[in-house]
Amino acid sequence: MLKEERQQTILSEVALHNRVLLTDIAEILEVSIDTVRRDVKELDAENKLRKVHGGAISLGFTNQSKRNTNTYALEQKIVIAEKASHLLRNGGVIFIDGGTTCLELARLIPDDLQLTCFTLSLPVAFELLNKPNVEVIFIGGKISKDAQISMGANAVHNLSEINVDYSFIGTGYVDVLHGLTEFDWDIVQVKKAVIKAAKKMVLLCISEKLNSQHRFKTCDINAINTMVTELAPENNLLNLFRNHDIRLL
Amino acid sequence: MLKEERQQTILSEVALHNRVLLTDIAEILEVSIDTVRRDVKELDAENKLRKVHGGAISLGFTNQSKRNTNTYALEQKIVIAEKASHLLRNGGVIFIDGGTTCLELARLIPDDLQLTCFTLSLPVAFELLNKPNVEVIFIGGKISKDAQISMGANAVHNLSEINVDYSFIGTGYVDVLHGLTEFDWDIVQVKKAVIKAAKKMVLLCISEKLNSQHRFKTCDINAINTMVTELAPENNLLNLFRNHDIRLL
DNA sequence: TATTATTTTGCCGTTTTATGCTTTTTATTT
DNA sequence: AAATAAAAAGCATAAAACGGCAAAATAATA
Repeated sequence: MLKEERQQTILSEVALHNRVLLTDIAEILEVSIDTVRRDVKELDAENKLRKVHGGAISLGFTNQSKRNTNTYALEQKIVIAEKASHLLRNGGVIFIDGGTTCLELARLIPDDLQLTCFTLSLPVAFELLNKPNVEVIFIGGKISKDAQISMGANAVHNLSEINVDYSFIGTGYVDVLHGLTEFDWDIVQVKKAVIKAAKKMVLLCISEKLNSQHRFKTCDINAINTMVTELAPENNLLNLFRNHDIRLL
Repeated sequence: MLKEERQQTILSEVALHNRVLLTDIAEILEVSIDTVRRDVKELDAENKLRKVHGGAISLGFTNQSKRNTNTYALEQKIVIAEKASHLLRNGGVIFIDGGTTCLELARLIPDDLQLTCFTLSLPVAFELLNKPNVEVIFIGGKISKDAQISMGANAVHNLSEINVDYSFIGTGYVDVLHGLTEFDWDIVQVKKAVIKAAKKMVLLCISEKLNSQHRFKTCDINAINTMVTELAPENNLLNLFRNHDIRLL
């Protein structure tokens, strides 16, 4: 049997069943496991499948980390995410909120960092799947079509059963006086649950949102332990936040 | 024998069997292996076939592998999804499993159909967000990097609290005798929970998977109410399933 | 027809590739 | 931490590819 034939067979097996054992393939093809291993290695190198310990899995839709190019103020958000990523510690248990800034944070998690991440956000969850050492736990619930996050009583309840070291969240509006506020009441309910579930809160927020407010309140400003903006921590725009025991990054 | 003739023979052999061994050809044509090798080299240069170590393969053979970059057997899966979509009723409460076939079903849900959909699969959830009249509820849990679905105790528990009319599921392997089987034990646990949560089960399965099995059992074949393949219901390949009170589509 | 030039073919030694086996290292599970 | 399974590395063998060479076949030409 030709090598090409073998590899073709392997590919169809993988495509058919999504995952295969090297030993099974070896048996089917009647070749040594080494040969199969080498074949799978090659196919992996050609990006035809993904080799895993003991077998291979289909790429499926895995390769769809297409960055949304039209993120508003992307540059600044990346700066924020970059700063925030320094708060991550190996072995940490964290929550990552939805929103484009948090999504950037998820993207910036180093491959070698071992984390347990909770999230409500489908895009964040997707992004986290690319991180080899991140355990992803999705908080289920009714999914909001626009925010693409779990919401509603179910999500709130599920959040009530977890407890994380750090929670990285975004907000619609923030203001020293009124704290974190949102346009949407349902969102606020979920965010409150997130806050309850976290030991420490990190707010990721572009400076443009500072000193703005809306009608529904998520929490007071001093519920926030660390605030990360794209500005330098000593920037005057942040003065108002300085006397609130908030760490500025 | 003329060179032209020889090469023609080689080509037809390749066309017929998709592949040839140089040694076989040499024997058939009663020429030295070197001659065959040179012939094949020429034909390869003319793009009439592809030379590989030890033989040659037809061009069509390799092109098939390109299709794998997307979804394996996509055509058939769309056919299946199309048939399955006729089972959907306005106002229905359903569950949609992960996997590419189920993903196609999610894609095919009409915009005007009002549904409540539970799912464990991130890609399916994403797809469903595009459907204006579908309420999406994601069953949370630890997300499997391979299958991109919720798994583990949490997912199982969350499933225990729901009840749907129809559950559309896929399977790794299916066989009349051994029922639905999987490669992965954890997957089986989740699928069992799915089955418990559904009044009726619809299995979406390309015919290629019929009469295959693996080591972990999800359920007996008669746990399935309806089976959808890309074949016509009266196809002989489905005969074995006929006396199991399964509706074939 | 005889001679020469060109192409084709087979042969041989060398190099490369493929494969299986054994041992060591690394991952995973208990 | 021990036991097990898998991957990697190295080695040996056999098959295949390659390049050069010369004989044979074919074509061209005098």
